[in-house]
Amino acid sequence: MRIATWNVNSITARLPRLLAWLESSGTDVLCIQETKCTLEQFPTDALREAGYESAVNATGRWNGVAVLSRVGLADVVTGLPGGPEYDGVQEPRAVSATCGGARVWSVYVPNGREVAHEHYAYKLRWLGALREAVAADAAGTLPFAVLGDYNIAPTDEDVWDPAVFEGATHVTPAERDALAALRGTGLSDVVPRPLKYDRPYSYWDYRQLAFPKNRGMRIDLVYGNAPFTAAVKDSYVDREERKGKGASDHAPVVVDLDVR
DNA sequence: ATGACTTATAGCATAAGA
Repeated sequence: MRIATWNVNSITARLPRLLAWLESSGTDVLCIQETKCTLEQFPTDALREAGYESAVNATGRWNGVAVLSRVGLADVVTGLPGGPEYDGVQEPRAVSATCGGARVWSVYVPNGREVAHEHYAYKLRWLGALREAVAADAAGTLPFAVLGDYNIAPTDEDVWDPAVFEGATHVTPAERDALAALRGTGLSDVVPRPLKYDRPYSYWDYRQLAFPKNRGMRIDLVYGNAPFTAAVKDSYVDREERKGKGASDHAPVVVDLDVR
């Protein structure tokens, strides 16, 4: 079974590339972030015609997540149970489902903006709620993984130049501690292999030729429990999808699982 | 070649991204 996670930066803008990539990659289950659409705008019909069921948590212009599956879609949970509010609302940043023998979460962790910003404190609270919400499944016997855009580079090796990120979000000890606490529930970082260069970056800024210069970050992560990681046959970043006109600024992270 | 940001919006500049 091929599972992937991809921040598409608007599913409306990305739909042609999304459909083409689903077909060319042979992905069975795709966790999507930043759909940037309402529930009504989500392309459920086009995806169904392509053979995928959709579980969607989307409310409008910002955020939005989904799980697509062509191997079954059951026990959908929309949102992060116990998750914090920002500006009085629970933003659409989580959706989970059981697909073909594995349970997956698609998460879009808050960005944080700046360390002094209220959004950063919200990010840490959100990660704390995520840890509590996944603990039982993380300790379970069913292959289970939390996939998505974590907006955190786990180590300095996961950014193209640590000096550039000094004092910035995505690399602070508190954010990395939150990741460690999440791993503490029984999850492990499934580190993909890069298809080029030495680091498996998954995000490159649109500006200043970041992609051709490989000035990237590894912030799209797959955290799997022991039954999940035991079934991993391969994992890679499909950087080809970052190329060309109409690309997202994130590339898909793909995991091949040996489950029936 | 991979190429100098992109997206959605009761818009025409702004907020957000990271």
